[in-house]
Amino acid sequence: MTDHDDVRARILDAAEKLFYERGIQAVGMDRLRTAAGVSLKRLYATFPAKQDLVTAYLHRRDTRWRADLATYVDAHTPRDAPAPEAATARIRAVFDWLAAWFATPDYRGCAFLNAHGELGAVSPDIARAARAHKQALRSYLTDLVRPLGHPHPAQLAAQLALLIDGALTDAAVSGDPSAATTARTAVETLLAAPRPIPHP
Amino acid sequence: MTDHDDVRARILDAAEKLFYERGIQAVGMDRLRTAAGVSLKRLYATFPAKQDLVTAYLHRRDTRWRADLATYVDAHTPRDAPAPEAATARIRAVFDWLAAWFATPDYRGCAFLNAHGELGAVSPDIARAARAHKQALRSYLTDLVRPLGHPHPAQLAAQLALLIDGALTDAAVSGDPSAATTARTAVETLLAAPRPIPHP
DNA sequence: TATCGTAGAGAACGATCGTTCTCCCCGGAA
DNA sequence: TTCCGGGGAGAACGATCGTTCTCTACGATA
Repeated sequence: MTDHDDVRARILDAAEKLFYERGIQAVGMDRLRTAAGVSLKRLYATFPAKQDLVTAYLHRRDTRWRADLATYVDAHTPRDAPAPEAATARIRAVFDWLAAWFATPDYRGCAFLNAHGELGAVSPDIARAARAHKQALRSYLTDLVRPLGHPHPAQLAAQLALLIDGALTDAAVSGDPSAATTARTAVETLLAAPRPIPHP
Repeated sequence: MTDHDDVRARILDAAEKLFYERGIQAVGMDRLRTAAGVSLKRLYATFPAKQDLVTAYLHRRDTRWRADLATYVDAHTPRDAPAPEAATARIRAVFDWLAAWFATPDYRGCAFLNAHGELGAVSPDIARAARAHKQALRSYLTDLVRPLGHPHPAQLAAQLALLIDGALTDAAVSGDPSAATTARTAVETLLAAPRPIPHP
């Protein structure tokens, strides 16, 4: 039971590392088995097919990614500030977190956008996982934006989502982490402009 | 004009259609041969390896995509307007063009981002092609922005590039073409702001 | 007409993939 | 000790891939 869970975690760790850094189709089950240090029989007993492993990989990465983001944002929320300014700080924290991620040496873009670009047209499961991840991010952003008192929080959140996805892909393609600060500068303008919430 | 050029164009047409709508690794040389109506011998005489066909596909799509965009933008440039207003209209035209593209039934995202997500980690040629395409788009945007008299045209162009890439991917993943209008709304805000606001 | 070069159709080849099967070892129950 | 069952290592299998090769048909030329 603990044994089974430990094996499952080791497999998922190897899958996440390899799928993310090389792509899904580029890594075979044998390489995966070697990286996880598990026999093929155990591998297929845990995940009956590669597709199951791929969806499990995407699912775990989705929950962990969003939990990490929320943790960082919560840790960078000022405790003694009015709601709108706290919200602004939380939104800024999102892009600070992205900037730190982009500077990671093994950053290779958004796992869900990569998986969608690679197999979204062929595998409905992968397309659905990517859509769900982006939808969850967008609803989180809407929650972040709401305390601002903006007239159209969903609209502003959608704009933030565009900047985030643009920064994710630009940083991956160009290899330049500055996409995060570019996005952050644009966010400052968006937050300051339509319905001005004064900020020092 | 010659037979050879006609065959080459037919192969590239089939490759562009299939690679774009299914992904690169998902379409084999045999399916490609059938779609192009060409013998395998001719196919390999024209493109000695699949990799050559992939890079040729990306190269032709890059030039054609940017030419189509520039044509649309030029066609929607007011003739009797001062330079800054004309530049604003041209920037808006970019997003109108995107909106029309996203509404196409067979829209499947940016071919270069898809190719990069699929094979960018494994094939330096594909990674280079995607980087070159995005760089060319960014320098085009910089040219569009310059007549505005903005203090940092490259910075503003980078922000536009983020919104464009975000809209490209969001429209592809969600299947909702409204990403273009969301991006356009954000662009209006960015253009209306007096200048970018830096924050420590 | 006879010959030659070329191109089409598709079989063949080797590599690799996902998946299954075989063989062997070893620890615990009798 | 003997037997048994389960797990590990990896060979085997069938499918598919990119690429090459064979065989045949045909049109131009002498």
